[in-house]
Amino acid sequence: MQQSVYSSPLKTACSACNLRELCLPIELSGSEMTRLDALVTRKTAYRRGANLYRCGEKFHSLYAIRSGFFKTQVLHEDGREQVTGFQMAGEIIGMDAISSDIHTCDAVALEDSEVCEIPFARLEELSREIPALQRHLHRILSREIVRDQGIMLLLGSMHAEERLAAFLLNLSQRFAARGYSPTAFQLRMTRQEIGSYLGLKLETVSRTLSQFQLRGLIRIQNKSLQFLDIAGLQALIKPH
Amino acid sequence: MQQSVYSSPLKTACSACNLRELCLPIELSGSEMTRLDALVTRKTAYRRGANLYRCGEKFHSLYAIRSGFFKTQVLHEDGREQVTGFQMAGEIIGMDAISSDIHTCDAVALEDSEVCEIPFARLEELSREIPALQRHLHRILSREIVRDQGIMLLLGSMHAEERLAAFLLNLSQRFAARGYSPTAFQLRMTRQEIGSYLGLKLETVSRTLSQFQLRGLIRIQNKSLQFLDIAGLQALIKPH
DNA sequence: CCCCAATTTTGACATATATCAAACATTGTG
DNA sequence: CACAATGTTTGATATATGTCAAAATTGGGG
Repeated sequence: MQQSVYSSPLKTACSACNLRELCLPIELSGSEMTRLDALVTRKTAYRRGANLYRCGEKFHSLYAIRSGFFKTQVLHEDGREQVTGFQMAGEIIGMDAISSDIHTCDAVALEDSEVCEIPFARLEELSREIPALQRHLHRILSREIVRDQGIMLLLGSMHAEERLAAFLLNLSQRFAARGYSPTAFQLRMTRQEIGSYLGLKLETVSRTLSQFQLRGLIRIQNKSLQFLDIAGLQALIKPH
Repeated sequence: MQQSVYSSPLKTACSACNLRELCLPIELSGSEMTRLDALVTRKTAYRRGANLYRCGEKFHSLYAIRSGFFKTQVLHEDGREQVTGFQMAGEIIGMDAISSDIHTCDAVALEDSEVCEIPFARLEELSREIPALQRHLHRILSREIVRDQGIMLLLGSMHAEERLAAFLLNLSQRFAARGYSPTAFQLRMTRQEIGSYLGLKLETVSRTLSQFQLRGLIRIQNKSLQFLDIAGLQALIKPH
């Protein structure tokens, strides 16, 4: 488990960020953007395996992922892990900690990554003064609630095949939204992590992916994934 | 499916509400409380079976449950329902709709209930002026995220027995927090609704509850539930 | 560059939960 | 008050996924 964290002296400018549309500063005027820029204090890099934060730590900041890929997980006392999400560039992470001022999960980089730190107290201050920012913060918090309820639905009422199909299509969409190919990319997580996220054992994940390949829906070799029949995958999710 | 909704002319006063500690106005000064009072416009009653809101409707307000019991659910095209939560007095409902301005689920009264309507645009306004209110709103949104992640954990990694035990203990705690007996109460929902919420079939719910009774953990007759061995139930949740 | 540790795949078998079915209980309503 | 609709329990059986195990593959570090 790497811990190395190195800080970049470069000032992060939201106004110049190519993730601006996905992230926090959406719909702000020029001067409002400048004030947000002043608040996002650091851009920090994390090596693969490094923790962005840990369960139990004091909450200070939200983090906007600038580049890379994270997972969030809850570790049980006995070592079992439950992955609660995979986060990619442009997404905001750490919102679960607002309610208690303590982080309720671990966030771990799945590849070398960079994040912008957003001190939450100052974000609250600024969002009192900039209604568009306030509104956007509320939307982001609510979007997280909607996302979680989607996963509840998946875990509560879908079969292994449907869960995997939904998972792959979700990743595809998110890569597409970031300008990457939606039909071919590298999985950043292990079968075990996928399984934990989807409430399945790693063997079931592996078998189901093999099945998909056999049926000509995808091509998967280890972590490289290619979609061959998106419509076919979508059809799997429809109520059986 | 009842639809009858009758409005009470009585002004709801947050400052006089016995749920104040559980609900929105926590930690406000007297004058701040008065301004919140002015915002919570109506107190409305819903008969059992009535919808507080429906999936697809335009979002205007959050609702604070004054008395009674609700469920939230997503209806699939084919008629399958997935229950996403059970809400009781003092809890705030409707937060999933903030992100898109459209309600993403149905909220249905499971018994005759009363709610306070909180127009969200005005709540945003007021929370820009009252930091304590802003902070509390953020905590409530975040608490919902944490709650959902707890359910993800339950659905993703627990067996039927553990899910039921966790569910019953959660209800017990919430009744206790409202001054009701934590060891004996009426279930407001059907086995089918419990099953939907927990990702189980109603038969499994019924069988597992019968099991619990056989082992002397609870006494259950239809909807009346009595806890006989809370420690025993808690032991069931611990990682096996 | 090679080797060790971690990850993935696949098979055989076990088991928890779903499915189907029937009897029974409860509730609300005319 | 009775009856129809709805909800609950229980049994027999089916099935999806988990468990255990072994071999194959991959990738990072010395």
